[in-house]
Amino acid sequence: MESDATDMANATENPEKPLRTPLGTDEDIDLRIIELLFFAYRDFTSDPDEILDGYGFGRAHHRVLHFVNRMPGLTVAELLDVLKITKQSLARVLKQLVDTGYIVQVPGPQDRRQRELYPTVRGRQLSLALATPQSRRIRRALQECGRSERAAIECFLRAMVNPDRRSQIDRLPGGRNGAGEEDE
Amino acid sequence: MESDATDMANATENPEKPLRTPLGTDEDIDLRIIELLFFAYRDFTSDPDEILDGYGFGRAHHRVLHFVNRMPGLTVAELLDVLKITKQSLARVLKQLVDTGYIVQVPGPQDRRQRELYPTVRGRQLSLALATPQSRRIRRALQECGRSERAAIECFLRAMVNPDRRSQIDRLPGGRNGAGEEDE
DNA sequence: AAAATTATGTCAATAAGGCTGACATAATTT
DNA sequence: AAATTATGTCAGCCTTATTGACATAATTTT
Repeated sequence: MESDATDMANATENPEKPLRTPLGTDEDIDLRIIELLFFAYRDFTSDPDEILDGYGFGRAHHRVLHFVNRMPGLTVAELLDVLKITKQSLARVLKQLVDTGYIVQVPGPQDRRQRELYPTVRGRQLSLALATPQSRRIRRALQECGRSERAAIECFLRAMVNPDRRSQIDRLPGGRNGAGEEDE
Repeated sequence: MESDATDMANATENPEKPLRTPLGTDEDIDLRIIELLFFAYRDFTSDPDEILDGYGFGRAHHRVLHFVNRMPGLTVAELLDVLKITKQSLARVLKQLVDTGYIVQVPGPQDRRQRELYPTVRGRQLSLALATPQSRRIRRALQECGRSERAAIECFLRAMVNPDRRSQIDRLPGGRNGAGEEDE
């Protein structure tokens, strides 16, 4: 009988009083999708996490390896911009990947201060091994919901990204106007 | 002219050789959605992260607070199962939330070993404040892509979750067969 | 040519958030 | 009475991130 709306009003009475009504009963908040995103992303990342364990790597290594494979030749500064982390955070992870032969650094041809980052064959293979179970999970999910819904799902996920970052994503090969599939 | 397929075959020659072809050129992997999920989730979590900073809390606090608000009265063990973390990890975060008056612990009525977790008014308000910008981001994304696509997006995200966890999510208020919106 | 800026690397300290293992307590079940 | 269960706590460790400071080399500006 006593709703949490009532409880909230009574806050001054006893602020320690436990609220027994679940959040989402009175409010107009999209908790369903908030939670789906949380669980979906957690399980989505668990696939590569298991593989990485076997190499002594973590998620940070995965992200670096992924974008170096997707944008071969990108500089350290560009990678920092994509990942939005600090160079000190990147340093350790990148060093490990270079030392173990997954990534090579090549001095920039114009500006020799820059280090262009490329995957080695080893790095390409690991990147592929990490992406494969994730892609499989996505394929199954699309099958379950109808492959025709792909565009809607892409649109939604893209629209969830901060607007100023969207073009960056679209430029990756396979993105909407990305360089990569021209006929030479 | 020289593709990475060629390079890969030449691996024995020079394993350090940088691959200049982006991943996704030859492979049948859904890199587009993999990357969209990464960027979407990152920006999605950045909204509450900023608010949390002001309270001296982190993402761990957010998750605990969220599920206590969504499932008031859940026990510590149930919360651990939802979050899939260890009790030692939970302990510190939960203690802080209890000590600062966002969550209260109530001994279980049947089994007094259990601690039922409830939000206080303070905890409810913070939870709402954290969910609001996330919900706003989702609403905008749905508007951009057509609100009619909501079902497809929900279906996809749900299908990305490990099958054995899906029913758990559906049971939350607002889920597909969840208790919460009956007519009393 | 000298000075300023830029790209990168590195050292040191700090913090959040997770982990494992071990042990304690109280309450319940066997 | 003994075993199990739910929770809490201590201690130590790991990964990933942070900030600040400083070093080096290469480029750009003056």
